[in-house]
Amino acid sequence: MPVDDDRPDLAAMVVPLGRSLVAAEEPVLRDHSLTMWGYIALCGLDEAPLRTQAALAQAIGADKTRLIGVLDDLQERGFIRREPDPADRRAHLLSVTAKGRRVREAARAGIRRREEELLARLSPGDRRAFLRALRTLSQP
Amino acid sequence: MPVDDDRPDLAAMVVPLGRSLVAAEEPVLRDHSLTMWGYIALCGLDEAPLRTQAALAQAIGADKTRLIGVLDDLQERGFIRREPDPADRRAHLLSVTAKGRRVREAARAGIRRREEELLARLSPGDRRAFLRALRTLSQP
DNA sequence: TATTGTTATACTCTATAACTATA
DNA sequence: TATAGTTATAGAGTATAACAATA
Repeated sequence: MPVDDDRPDLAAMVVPLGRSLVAAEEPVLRDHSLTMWGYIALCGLDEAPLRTQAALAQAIGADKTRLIGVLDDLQERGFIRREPDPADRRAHLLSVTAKGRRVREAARAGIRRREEELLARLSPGDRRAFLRALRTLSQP
Repeated sequence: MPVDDDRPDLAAMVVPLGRSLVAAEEPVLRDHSLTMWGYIALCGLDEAPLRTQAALAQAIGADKTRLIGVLDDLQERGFIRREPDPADRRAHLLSVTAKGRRVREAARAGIRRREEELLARLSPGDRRAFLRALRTLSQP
């Protein structure tokens, strides 16, 4: 039962928090010459290679047309490979290079450091519960 | 110390959550013929009347030029009053009308019901901690 | 005919600059 | 001259439509 009714709407708290988190990431990404979408794409290629660009676009919540320039840039700089699928030459197999993995992890580490400063404002218990709740609520 | 390092970046969880919260609000607001910015403005006029439109814009994180059409609409529909300040006739004193308060509370109630569905996925303890943490982190 | 990637175009939202009226 | 509000314009980011290559 809601005991906590005297508070702003969730969106009124979550959206500004998201904005400030994005703002905190931006200088870190700039230090590694990554755009936000470039970093998100690298994170989306975290594990196994993806079979199509459209699959990546959907996975990271981007438009497939918007992704193209992002991938062009990542490829030019040697962060990803875009190989035509021998089985279906329309599709492009996407994978991260070692160099791409390095820059992604370096950026991620910097971002984590910034996040620590924020999370330090929470008690250890609230911090754990907050992260647990976030993971629950952010997946559809 | 971070025990929770195997997780997406905070922004990668918070921003999508914010988007889904906004998406959940939209049908409720439409039911009350409110735009998101209209609702946000009504919420910003929660308590005491504000002395200027620029003050409201800053309070809700909006551009003052963007607020004008929003306030025009709210005033036309009798949700707010915009009275020239007798002490400084450049400024407009802003306040909510009873009608505006009613529509805001009705919308708020609908939004809270939607939020309940989401928060129900959390344990009571995590829910309390999540809201406490959100309030801490969303204020600068 | 349908789908992948691509390009070109249009649209939405937001910010910047310029104007008026008061001070 | 400086400020509150307003208007008009320009910009960034995003989505839609149309196209070439392949299936």
